[in-house]
Amino acid sequence: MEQRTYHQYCATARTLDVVGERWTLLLVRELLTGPKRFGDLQRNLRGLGTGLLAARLKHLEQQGIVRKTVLPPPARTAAYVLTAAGDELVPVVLSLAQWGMRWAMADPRDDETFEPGWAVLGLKARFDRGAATGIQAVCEFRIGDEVFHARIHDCTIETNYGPAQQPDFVLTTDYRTFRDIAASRTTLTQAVATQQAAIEGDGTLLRQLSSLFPPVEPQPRLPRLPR
Amino acid sequence: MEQRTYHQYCATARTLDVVGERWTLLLVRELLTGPKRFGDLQRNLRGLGTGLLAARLKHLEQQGIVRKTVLPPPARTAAYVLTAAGDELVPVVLSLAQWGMRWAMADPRDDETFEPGWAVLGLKARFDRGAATGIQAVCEFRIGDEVFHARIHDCTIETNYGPAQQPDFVLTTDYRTFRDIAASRTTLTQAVATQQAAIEGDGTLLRQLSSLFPPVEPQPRLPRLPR
DNA sequence: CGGCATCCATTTTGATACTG
DNA sequence: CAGTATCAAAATGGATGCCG
Repeated sequence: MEQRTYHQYCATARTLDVVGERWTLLLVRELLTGPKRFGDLQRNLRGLGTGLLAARLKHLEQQGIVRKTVLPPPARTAAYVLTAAGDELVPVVLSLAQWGMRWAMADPRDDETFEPGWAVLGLKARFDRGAATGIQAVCEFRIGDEVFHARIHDCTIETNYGPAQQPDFVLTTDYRTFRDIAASRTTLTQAVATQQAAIEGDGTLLRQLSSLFPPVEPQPRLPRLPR
Repeated sequence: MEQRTYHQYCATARTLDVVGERWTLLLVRELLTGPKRFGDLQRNLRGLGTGLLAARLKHLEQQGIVRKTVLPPPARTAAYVLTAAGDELVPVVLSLAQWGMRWAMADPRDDETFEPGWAVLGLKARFDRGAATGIQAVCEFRIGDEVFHARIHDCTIETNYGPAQQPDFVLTTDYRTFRDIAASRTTLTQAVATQQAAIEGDGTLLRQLSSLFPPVEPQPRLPRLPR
């Protein structure tokens, strides 16, 4: 069962040989926010069958991008984590997200699923390093029944699943509002004004956040409709 | 013929819906160095048949990423170019190349093809913005019978197919040597010393170039061989 | 040559049933 | 819940032929 490759001595092609197959980069995306169990992965990836998921995980393990571990107590179940090589795929996923934010996030469709973690990644893709010099903040996002946090430290941002220890800022909102904020379909300020979102903590940070995550101007990519 | 999508309202997934199919990002890679004709594309993409190539090009055209044009005289033949939306895929291709440089460029295999344009892209992926502040230079690369040039302007680099107007620096070498330089398997200095490469022009630039394109330390990704 | 349709063998995938 | 086994549908690759 020879694995299919492009047979090119090219860094781009070699990378695609490893992570270019269908679902693979989305699996990496899921693992960016921390360890996940088999079932968690499948739940967030509608259409990916158990067989293919198992095959992909095995492949990523063999390729040194994912490692299978046992979650710490009290969970104690098996889970998958990114290795160092996997972590370095962050720029790949973020650059895909950046392009998508600009060119492909026209209105959500009814047949599409949505997970708040994806929107957190979207925020991360919007993060403006330049505007963040000297700023230090820990934000917690409570979205429906899911919680994420972001740690802004000088010019970097780090996002993870779960609550923060000592958040400077807490945003509480619902799936739909957070989705729209992340996609620049509305602004945080606007959502707070209309009481679709609530914030606690450092009020001055609210203004700063708008500049740290500048809204993306979506561009029309298809001048004429395909007939 | 329903187009297959992930059905996720996620910037990463939406982008992969557009450019995630097999061959698609490699087609974009080919077009990054300028307009290409149907045959040129196929020549550089062994294994991609004419039918699939035509289908991919049509898809990219419909998606507003590629535009079909007529080359200026004297060529006058049809060719494909990236649109603005296509140009903005540069970070995607470069991030893939960056990861590959670090984790996947172990020695070339006999069954792999190689094109100097890919190595130029590799150099671009190695380019260190930080080290380039204030530097301005035009370099021409003559690799076998192909010519490329790079325009370094403050903190940016731009690479294109074809000769430069007034190069500050010209590197002449063969496919294999250029491949090895780009992949950090040797250095430009070393190649010049052993006469595998020749340089003309500003000699001080040679030293600077080494810092503009810091060698990538390839990391072993697979601790143990798959049994 | 550029571009595309057509036929066919092989892979990949999606979806579901099934097992520990 | 984690994963295997199975099978039908779709995508791919390779060859060929056609037409301007």
